[in-house]
Amino acid sequence: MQSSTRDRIVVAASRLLQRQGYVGTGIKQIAQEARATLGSVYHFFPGGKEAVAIAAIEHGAGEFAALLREALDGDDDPAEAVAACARQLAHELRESGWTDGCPVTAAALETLGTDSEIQRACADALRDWERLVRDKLLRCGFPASDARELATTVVSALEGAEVAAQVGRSEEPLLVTGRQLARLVRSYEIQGLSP
Amino acid sequence: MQSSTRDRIVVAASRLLQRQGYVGTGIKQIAQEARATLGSVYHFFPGGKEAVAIAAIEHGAGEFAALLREALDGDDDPAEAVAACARQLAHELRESGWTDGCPVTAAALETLGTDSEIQRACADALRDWERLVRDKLLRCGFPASDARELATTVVSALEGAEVAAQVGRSEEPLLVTGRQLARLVRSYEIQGLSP
DNA sequence: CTCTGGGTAGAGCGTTCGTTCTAGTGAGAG
DNA sequence: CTCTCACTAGAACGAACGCTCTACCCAGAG
Repeated sequence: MQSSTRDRIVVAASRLLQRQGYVGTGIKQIAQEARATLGSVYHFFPGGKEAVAIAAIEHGAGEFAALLREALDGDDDPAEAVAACARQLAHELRESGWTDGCPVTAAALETLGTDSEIQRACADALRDWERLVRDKLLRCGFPASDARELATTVVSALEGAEVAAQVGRSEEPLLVTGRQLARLVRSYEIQGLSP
Repeated sequence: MQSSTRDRIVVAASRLLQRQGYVGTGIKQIAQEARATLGSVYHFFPGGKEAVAIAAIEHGAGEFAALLREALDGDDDPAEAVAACARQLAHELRESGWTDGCPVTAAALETLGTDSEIQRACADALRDWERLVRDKLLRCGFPASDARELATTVVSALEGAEVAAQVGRSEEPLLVTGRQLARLVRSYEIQGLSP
């Protein structure tokens, strides 16, 4: 299973970006981590650092979406599924030593003032994750407007709880937020809607 | 109303940090924005960039806490108070052109890997904000454990929703999350607890 | 007046940044 | 064999980084 140079660059960049942000990560560092040379990086990404970052963010966003999808599909009950997302995030965060958080937040916040393509990629990622949660809720019989509002809240809260967990080096914010989100989801169910 | 050089440095650094993060902000840029010189900066902060950043983060965290306190005290109903926090954050975010978000998140995420004092300052800020919300809930008669879990969730969700609002350049994530958090808080009240 | 010291001012240090550039490698086409 | 071209390799450039350093200003003490 040999990986292509381009793939190694994207994966390494993705990891470094989520740990140190956009400005904090150097092109040379990415090349070194990916066991590639500067020439290779600029060969595959003529757009330079920004192009590498965009590809890396899209890769990280896809990984995050896969994690989300798997956790959501793992439980029929939507409330339990949301809590499972939080637990899974907490588990991976702890395993990485609290370093590998959301692959988008760090890079997004640094490039807000600029009109970079990076923030577009980040906005797309957030929209995508929200859609995953919304569709799960729709499949469970939630009305469209409730599903949309809940999905926005769930993604925002998980995002924020992950940051809190990283800063505090503790799983607690994620686990607590997962429990409360499950409760919030159930507060719609008890009003009766689905079989 | 002349401000001292030291104060101008802290205020300028705080603003720049929340917009561009720690690595993205240069000492010389801080000095220029504060109408001070490099010599003055190193005179007041012999600890260099990190010392300036810590003072700036503590300043920003205090400002954020004041906003939170005011919004929480503005309404007796805890659910409405939480929603008011979200509305106030949304309002200030829009006014700043989506740039002036949480004064802690950006700097915190960049320095997670390091053992910098910066992340301690960020952790302190988060704890402080959580305490504000928890005390409000306690004053409203919530049991201690419920108040603690709700406070963690509220702060995390607001934090995440603010990032989502910045990235999407829209107030919606904050307003929606505020509404849902209010619903969550009310879901405790209807089980009956306080007068 | 001189002297002192908190504060201002900015040139310059070594380093690292993102990027460009030229040279070289090696598998496949003719 | 030669030729081609996707790819590798890394030296070198100007700019910006955090920081140090010396020189200077000027109000108040003696």
